[in-house]
Amino acid sequence: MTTAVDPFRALADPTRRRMLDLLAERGDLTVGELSAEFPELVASGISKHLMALRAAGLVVAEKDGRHQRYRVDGAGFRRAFGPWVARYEAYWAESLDRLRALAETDDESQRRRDSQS
Amino acid sequence: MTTAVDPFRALADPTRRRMLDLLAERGDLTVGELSAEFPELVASGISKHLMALRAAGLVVAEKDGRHQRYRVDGAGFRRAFGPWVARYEAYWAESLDRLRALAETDDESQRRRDSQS
DNA sequence: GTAATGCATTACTAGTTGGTAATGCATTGA
DNA sequence: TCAATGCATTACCAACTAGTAATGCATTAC
Repeated sequence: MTTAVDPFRALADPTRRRMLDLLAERGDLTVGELSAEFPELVASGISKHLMALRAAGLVVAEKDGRHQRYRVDGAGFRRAFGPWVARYEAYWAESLDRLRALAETDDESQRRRDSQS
Repeated sequence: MTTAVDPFRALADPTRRRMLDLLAERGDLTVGELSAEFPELVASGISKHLMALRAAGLVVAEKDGRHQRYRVDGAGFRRAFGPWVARYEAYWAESLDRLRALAETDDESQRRRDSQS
C-alpha cells in the first residue's frame, strides 16, 4: 500500500514531486483539483500518492465538506529534510544565492506562502 | 543495473545516503574502505550503489592504482538538488540557522571539505 | 611470467513500487 | 430518503529495485 514513511523515498517519485510543487505553488488542493493536472492518472492513483506524502509527513489533509484539502506540511518538511539540507549545505551554499534568485524568476517556483504550517 | 539517473531516486535508498554521508565526512573512500562500514553488503553490492550514485552525478571516481577513490561531486550535488532546495527553502529557511548549528555539533556531520569539487 | 587483489559488470531472484479497478463510506443535493 | 459525489481503501498486476553470485579485466606482488 505504498506506506512510504521514508520522506526521501516519498520524494523519489517524480509524480509526487510534481504534486508537492503544485501544492507549494497553489497553497492547497483537493484530489479532484489535482486530477486536472494529472490526466494520466485515475483519482485513486492520485489519492495513493497523496497518502504516501502524508505518511511521510510532507503534506497534511484537512476535511472541507466532502473534499479533502491537501497542503504542504512546512514543519514536516523541515523535520524530514532540514537536517539533511543543513548537513550538505556547504556543498551548495556558495551558489545558493544565485540559485535562489534563479528560482524566483522560474515559473515553477512562484509559490505562495499560505501553506507554511 | 540500477541505472538511477534520477538523483532523487538515488537518494531514496538509505544505504546510499549513508555512503554519501561517509564520503562527505571522510573526503574520499574506496570500495574496500566502504566495505568495512557495510558488513551486511558484499563488495559488488557496494560497487553497484556507488555506480548508481555516479550515474546520478552525486559522486565521482578517480583511479588510484588498482583502487577507485570515490568522493562527493559538489558541483553535481548542486546541479541535482540546488534548484529544489532553493525552491523549498522558504519552508525551512526560518529555522535553517538553528539546524545548521545543530548539524555542526552532530557527530554525523563532522565532514571535511576536501571533496568539494 | 604467474598469482592475487580490487573493482566493474552481468545474470539471476525476492521483495517493493506504481498503477488500475472495484468496493466502501461519508457528505451533499433532490 | 435516495441518488450522486468525493475520496479512501483494498486487491491485484506489471515493472522496477536491491541484493547475491559468478565472471572478467586491470593492476600489483612474487
